[in-house]
Amino acid sequence: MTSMADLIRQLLEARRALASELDSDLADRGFPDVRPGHAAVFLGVDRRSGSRLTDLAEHVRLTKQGMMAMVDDLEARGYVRRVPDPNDARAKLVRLTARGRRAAAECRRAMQSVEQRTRRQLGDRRYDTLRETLEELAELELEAEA
Amino acid sequence: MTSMADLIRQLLEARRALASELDSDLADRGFPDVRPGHAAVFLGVDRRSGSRLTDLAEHVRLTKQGMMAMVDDLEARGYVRRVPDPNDARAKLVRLTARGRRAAAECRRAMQSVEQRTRRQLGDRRYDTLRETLEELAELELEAEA
DNA sequence: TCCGATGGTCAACCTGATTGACCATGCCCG
DNA sequence: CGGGCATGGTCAATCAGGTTGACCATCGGA
Repeated sequence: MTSMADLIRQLLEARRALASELDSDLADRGFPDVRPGHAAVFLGVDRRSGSRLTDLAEHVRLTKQGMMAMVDDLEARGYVRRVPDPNDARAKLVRLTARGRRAAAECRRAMQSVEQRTRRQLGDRRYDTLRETLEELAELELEAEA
Repeated sequence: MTSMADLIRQLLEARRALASELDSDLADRGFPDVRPGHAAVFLGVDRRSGSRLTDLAEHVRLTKQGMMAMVDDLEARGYVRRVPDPNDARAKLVRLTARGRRAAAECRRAMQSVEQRTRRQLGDRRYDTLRETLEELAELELEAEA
């Protein structure tokens, strides 16, 4: 009855559920246009000096083109801006705007809030086990690819 | 360090890892064009009389339009065909072709194989806990939506 | 017999990615 | 010093796997 297909679907559903929790939490905090995917960018950007696109992409395991799209989006919405990197004329630094800093802060809070709710629902032990298991799953299967 | 964003990403990665395992397993069994998503359809179709699109969609928690696309695809590849439902002129029944039955059988085997490998990697206890936890996660968060 | 519910379909769109091609700049090595 | 590969960013096209909305024919109960 419960097959691999279900497991795969469950993973998707769990992800969607958490993402949409995060999304609505963020909306409640006054940032309805910040999407769960953006969160990782906010968290990855160096607060002082800004971060390079490529580094950001690597950090969240995304292609640089994918990160480009995110940053384009965030820039259009006024959360970040790109400034030339003084140390490397090829590079640009992605920096948070004032608004971006506010959003990033709320984002961190929203994530903590969702995490806490999830921990409460599942219990600490199961929550930790889940994270551990998922990590192992992704790693081991990733090896299998190679 | 490990935040909600990571958990969400891990869910995605684990899903991708399993799906691609299934995919390559299926390819090895001679059905390279059967995608993991198709598996659920194969498993859902009633072997005797065929199944309605709507029922199939519901079964895998997909919109009927989404299922339509799957079935269109599978039909174009010769795995299923649509026949009119003798009991309801509105409805059509999705039935497996001979080729579809072969693919479905391999599909079941592939899923078992991936499941067994995963169980071995994780250990039975953690595997079962994972499934349980995911189910709970999806359910509880789903309630929160409403 | 009428009318709302149901089954299937078309079309448009979205998210979150991917690969491939490019170009400017950086930097090591001979 | 110069040549050439590596790196950072960008554009474009494409994909998977969905979504919502609008429609129409048929069904079936009041």
